[in-house]
Amino acid sequence: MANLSNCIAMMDEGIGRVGQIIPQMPAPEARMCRLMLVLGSTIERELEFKLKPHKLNHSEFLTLMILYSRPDGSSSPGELCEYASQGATNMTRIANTLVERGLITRGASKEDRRRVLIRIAPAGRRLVQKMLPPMFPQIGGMFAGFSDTDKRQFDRLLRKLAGNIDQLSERRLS
Amino acid sequence: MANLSNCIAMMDEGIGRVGQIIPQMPAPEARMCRLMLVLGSTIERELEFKLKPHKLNHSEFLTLMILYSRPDGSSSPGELCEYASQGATNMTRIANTLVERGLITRGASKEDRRRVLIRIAPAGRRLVQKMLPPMFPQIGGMFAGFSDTDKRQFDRLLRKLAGNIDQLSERRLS
DNA sequence: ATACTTTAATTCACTGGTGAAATATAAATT
DNA sequence: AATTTATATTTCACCAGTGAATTAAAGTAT
Repeated sequence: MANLSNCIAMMDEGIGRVGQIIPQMPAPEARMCRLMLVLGSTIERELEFKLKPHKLNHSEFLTLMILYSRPDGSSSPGELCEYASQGATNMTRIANTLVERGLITRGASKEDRRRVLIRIAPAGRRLVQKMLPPMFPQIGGMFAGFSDTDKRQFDRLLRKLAGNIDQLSERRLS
Repeated sequence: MANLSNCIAMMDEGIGRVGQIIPQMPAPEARMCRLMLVLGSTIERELEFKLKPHKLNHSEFLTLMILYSRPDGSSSPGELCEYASQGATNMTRIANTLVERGLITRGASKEDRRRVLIRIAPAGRRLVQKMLPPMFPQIGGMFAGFSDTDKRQFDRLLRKLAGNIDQLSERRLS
């Protein structure tokens, strides 16, 4: 697989040529959009690579982290779907595998018996606490050479982008 | 599915709480990292949504765009794998479907008969030219309210991030 | 020239994720 | 109270992507 920089160089050339054929294309925006896509999937691959030794995939890890970060360590499948951006179907399977491994528990809710109560198990907490620290160097390394201003700006612009995308998809639904 | 802003708000809370339990975590970097992941996959979903009416998925579209952007409109499966970040297995299937739809052609290379020459067909060019312009408003809308400086900064920081990630994964291999 | 190694593409079996339908419970309506 | 409607979860059938093995053609070494 080509490294990111080559891949991006080739993308720049490509967008350059397409922009010459179709001049009304917003080339700088298209470039940033592609950069987001390429970087996003690269970071995802990198993360999956770190998770593999623990036999977790991204969505299982994310689900576990959401539960871990909750004050009471619990949630419902529906809520987990929303925040892990997963379909209900997939969440069922994720919960199945995490229950099998003893990382979470799943039981019927008292108030609403349609609901299922998912809770992180002690083994789940231990696993999270064991696997997070070795990730910190990589996460730090990704932003090596970013000044404090760079970090503030980047965070700000990412959130601004998120706001715009929200508006676009809301408009699409209405 | 929750909208991006809610999803991000919940992520911020989560990282905040995890950061209190595990103080050595680089919280601001972790936040940016998660933002990249969430935004990347949201943009991907948005793109797939735009592609659906044309019965193309992201990797098929990307493959077609790479060919379209080439001066000679041609490439090899191996090269397409590199730049579309796909495994060879998957590229075979992508090429199969695009050939079936008459959007590309696939033939044996003269010089090296292990190689296969993939070339965009006239129907492929026409499709690209038809489907790109309707995407421009969305792409522009994503960066609404970005000043010229914002755009320059964002582009710069994304590329800096790409460089760092390249270094990290090269180090990992050596 | 012949055997060994490398490279390119494909096939096959499997995993991860998705949409539509099924099931079960709760809430609302008549 | 019975019926309809809405919500929550699961099951099933399918699509997309991956690793390992396979086939075929070059390149290299003896």
